[in-house]
Amino acid sequence: MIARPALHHRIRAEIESRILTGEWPPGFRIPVEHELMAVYGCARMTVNKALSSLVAAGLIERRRKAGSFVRRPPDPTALLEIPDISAQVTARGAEYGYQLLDRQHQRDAEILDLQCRHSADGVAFALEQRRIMLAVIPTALDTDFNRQPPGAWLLEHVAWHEAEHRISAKPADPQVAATLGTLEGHACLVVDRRTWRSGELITAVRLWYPDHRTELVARFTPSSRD
Amino acid sequence: MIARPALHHRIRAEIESRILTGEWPPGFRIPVEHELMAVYGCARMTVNKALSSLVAAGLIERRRKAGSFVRRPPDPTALLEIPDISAQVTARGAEYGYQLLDRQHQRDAEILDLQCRHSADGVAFALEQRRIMLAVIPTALDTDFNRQPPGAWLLEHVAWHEAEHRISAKPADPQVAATLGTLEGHACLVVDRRTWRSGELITAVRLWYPDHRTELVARFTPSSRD
DNA sequence: CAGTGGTCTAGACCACGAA
DNA sequence: TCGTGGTCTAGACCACTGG
Repeated sequence: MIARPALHHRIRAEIESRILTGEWPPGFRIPVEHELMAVYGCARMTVNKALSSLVAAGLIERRRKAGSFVRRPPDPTALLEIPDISAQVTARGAEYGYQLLDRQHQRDAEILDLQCRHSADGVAFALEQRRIMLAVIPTALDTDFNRQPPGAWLLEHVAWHEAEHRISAKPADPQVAATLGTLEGHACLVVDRRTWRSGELITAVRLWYPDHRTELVARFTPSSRD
Repeated sequence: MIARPALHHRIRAEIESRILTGEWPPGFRIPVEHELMAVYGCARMTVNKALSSLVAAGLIERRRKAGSFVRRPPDPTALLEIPDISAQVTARGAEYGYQLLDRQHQRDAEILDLQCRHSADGVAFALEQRRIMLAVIPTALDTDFNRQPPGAWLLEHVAWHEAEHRISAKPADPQVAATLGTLEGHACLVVDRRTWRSGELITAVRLWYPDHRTELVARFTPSSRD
């Protein structure tokens, strides 16, 4: 026995269904709020809530006097989950291993540079080249990164932030190849991430994934969350 | 002179600011709706609208009787823009070129297989290995893909859909290397995309990007769209 | 000008779940 | 139990903009 879903959810679902099946194609003018009120026998606020959520999801656009219209699909946008490396490893049923390879403190520039090796069942899984701006996160200098990876530490010490990811494929250079135990030129998935808080750069990291089976998974979402 | 923003936008912005700056850390219980009504001197629906949008953005969670709480940052999720290939090329200021390399119609399985070459200023930019399920999109069989890339054609003929992307790095196999004019084993960025409509597989495509400068860019969004 | 959406009010009842 | 959020109503005024 399923509980009765909220009416505005039902209204939204029915309209969304008509859009996704193509019954209401891009450019189609959907009924005005007054008509939907009559159809569902409810108040205007209720249909408005349904339509507002469709706007937030990018499925329709609304113009005063003109009405509400099904949008042309915008450039496809996908939600890319970026799990912590230890989570990526354990998700494969392997045992996670971590090792700090190098630590350089550049006093002049207030920068901490780290190199770390992440492994799955003892096999190299990723090489992390990390830079932390000490002017923003001074406590990083007194943290023992032999014990915990900087990524996990930063996740706890810098809650909300902005970030940009750049994903590319690059051949392993000699140093990377040596560290990861692969051949020079080996195809690696490279993820560059820069993280800001309030517009100020906190940290930048480059992750090298040598395993061709490593995949980043993103799902397309016409109607993401809500 | 800026028009007065809606009150529920102002409420949301002020709360969001307190969360992003850390003034209200994860787990913090934010004022209940009644208190916010008093603070802003407005009706409950208005603060409710602001709080609802914060829920949709993933910044807070709400529990009956307990209250509303700042969420711990979930697994980082980034919005990945996936532009059409011709858009990727022209965005670099290069001239886009397209060529259909191969076309195989497997009558038994109702499948159309295509191989295409996308170029930027005449240089190979991507190899596309495309499979289209004719049972869902029969008109694809009568379409001349010598003139337009299947990706662009499908975008217009299959408006809204679900999709899953898998991004990895792979060495060019002999056939890919020959087509793209690179060396075998060359590190390529590989994007696999499967597309469904109403749960039915429409098309699957593998894109090989040989250029190490090719990057997919994703930006992290605590509060994505609204 | 008038149709439409954007916003807001001042209530209401109900469901959930922590105490 | 009862505080809290979830939902909904039946109005209202205003801003924008297409005809």
